[in-house]
Amino acid sequence: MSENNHPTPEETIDTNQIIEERRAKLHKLQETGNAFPNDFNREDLASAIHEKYGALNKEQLEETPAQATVAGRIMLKRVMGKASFATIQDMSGQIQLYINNAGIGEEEHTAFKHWDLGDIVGASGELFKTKTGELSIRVKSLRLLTKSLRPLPEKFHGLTDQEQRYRQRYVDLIVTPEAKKNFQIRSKAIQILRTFFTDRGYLEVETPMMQSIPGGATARPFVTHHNALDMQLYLRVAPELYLKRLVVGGFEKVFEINRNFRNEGISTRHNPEFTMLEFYEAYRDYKYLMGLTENMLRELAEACTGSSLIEYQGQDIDFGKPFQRLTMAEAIAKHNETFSSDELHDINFLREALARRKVPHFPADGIGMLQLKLFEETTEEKLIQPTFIVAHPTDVSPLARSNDDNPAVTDRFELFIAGREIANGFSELNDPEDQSNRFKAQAEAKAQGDDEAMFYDSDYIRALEYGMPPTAGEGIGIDRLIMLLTNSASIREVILFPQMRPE
RNA sequence: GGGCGGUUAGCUCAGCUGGUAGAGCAGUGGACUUUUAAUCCAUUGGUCGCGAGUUCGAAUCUCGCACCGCCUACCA
Repeated sequence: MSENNHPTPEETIDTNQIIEERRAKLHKLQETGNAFPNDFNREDLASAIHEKYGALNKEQLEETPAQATVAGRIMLKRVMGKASFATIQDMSGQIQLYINNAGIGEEEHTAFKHWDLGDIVGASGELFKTKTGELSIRVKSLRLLTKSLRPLPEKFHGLTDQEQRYRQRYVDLIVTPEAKKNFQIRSKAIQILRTFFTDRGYLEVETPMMQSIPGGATARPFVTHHNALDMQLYLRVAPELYLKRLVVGGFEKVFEINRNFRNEGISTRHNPEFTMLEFYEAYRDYKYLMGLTENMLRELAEACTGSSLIEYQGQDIDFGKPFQRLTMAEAIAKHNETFSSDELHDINFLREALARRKVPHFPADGIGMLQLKLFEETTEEKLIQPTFIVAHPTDVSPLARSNDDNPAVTDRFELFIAGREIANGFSELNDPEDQSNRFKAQAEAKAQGDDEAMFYDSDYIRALEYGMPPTAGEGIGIDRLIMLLTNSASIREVILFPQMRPE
């Protein structure tokens, strides 16, 4: 393979006897006419036919025969001499074809017998029910629309090799109904979210993915280069700072559903590019967002799964009940009997507890930071039911507004479900001088080697100096949310083309 | 990044303590007019991930490499 990961054509050709035989069939078709016709008009979808006629009995269908014109891929084929059955699949589902000499003539039927699983055909005829009651089409005309050269995976077991499922998603989608279903749910969920916000007067926007100063999250960015401007650009790690510029500009309710890029490892919960929903609303605070988030997720679960009670990897998760709201200390005490509330507010106790668990911490860490570390170590994974954790230390929340009563913490929450962070929201910091100081602290951390720390963004400060109204904002990782809704253990089950090493 | 496991026909998988590779599906030929993973008969198909080593002999043992999966770390 060449150094830039681009295989030469020779390297990509893999072939075998089956492919060669199919290629020969294709060439034979090309001798007698156009092997790739483009003039077939599909009129009916498999699922619509089942919905409309599935309930009728054999006799009812015989009395008033309904016509259907369908197209799809041959998934199963059963040839019995003078009669044949084929199951074809379209975007909506499957329907059975009944093919015999009486319907399409002996010559056409013989041709059909040499077609292959995976070929794409168009058929029309009348609906009937077989003696076992399966709604089928008695085919009166049948055309081969696209010859398939490559054999499909085994018809019963399908594709079980996960690597191949991800690398050749097109094959996975053909033969794995659950995979298809997951992506249909994903599409529906995003559509519902979009409607949720537009119905509430939010404006959907798109902000830069290529940024000269990546901001809005503590994460390592991807770096790229613009030739004409001869400048370094970063793929965004978050849209946050641009969305808040828009709030300054007077778009008081905005949202964006789009890709973020973070230069981190790949795992069952991480893909380098992932989809993020972020939304901002002026004249609201983080408490309002918690209520909004509850409503959103409850509505989403019901629309996508039919119930506000979903099962995820063997655990029941209830979106129907009010979500708990706890501080970190409260959550730790609630889920760990060994800690009392008093102990969790004792800085020496916390240091000792972390040391016992070999969790790194520093003398400069305040009580909030120590609680956060203990929370992550002992409690996060136990938050199965939707739970808001509030009041994060200001040190780890450089864009969030400090709490009026205790500036060491922020007006912030994170939502945990099934032991994972699903949402992160806060009242936005709109004091330009405070924000400037927090950026400076981040920039300093970066200079000291923290490559996830933020850059100083002077244009963002300038925007805040024009005045950003009091605003609340939130981000939700869409892929992980879809994992919950589809009961997927891996993020790769909800990303069509997950990042893989070159073959 | 660290640990463990996997890689055999187009697909799903066997292959024992080393003796030169098998099944089912798919394909090909044949039988069969309502099948349901159709059935029955015959049959084609392999650089056993790649590269070294040990051995008379390696899919099998050893080492290295590649890719994938799972766990773990950072995060959303």
